[in-house]
Amino acid sequence: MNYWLMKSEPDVYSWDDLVRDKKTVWEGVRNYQARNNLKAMKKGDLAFFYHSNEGKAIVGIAKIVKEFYPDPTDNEWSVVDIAPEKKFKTPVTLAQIKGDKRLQDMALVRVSRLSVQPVKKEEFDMVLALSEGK
DNA sequence: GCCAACGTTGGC
DNA sequence: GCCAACGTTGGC
Repeated sequence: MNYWLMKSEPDVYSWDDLVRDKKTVWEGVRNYQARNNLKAMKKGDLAFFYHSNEGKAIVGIAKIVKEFYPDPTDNEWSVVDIAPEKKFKTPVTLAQIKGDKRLQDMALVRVSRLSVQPVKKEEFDMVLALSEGK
């Protein structure tokens, strides 16, 4: 099982949109590194859902429900399907993550521009604990 | 709105 | 293959 983090601007597509839609096609990735991460995703993997710009926080966990396939609008790129898995009781903000010594190696801190990032299991567990106020 | 940190493009 | 110019992302 692998863990990921996917960014979305809530103005464009928010966690609530995902909940409303039940599942969605994660499209629009136009960065090779992000695409490689999409291709490495397996069905059942979990991904943090991060709101960039407005919010700047991880708000929940999505599940990969369909592995990568060609972007219907542009065959050169890839998409995956995701569905909501769990909403965080309290969002974990970027400021919280940046303020936690144990999370300084997260791609979110180190390669902030990457829109689809791998997350280590320890990091995943720690952020999850933070969301539960631990 | 500004700017740092990239990624991409194109001239040489 | 290098690098300047430009575009984009995203935090502040």
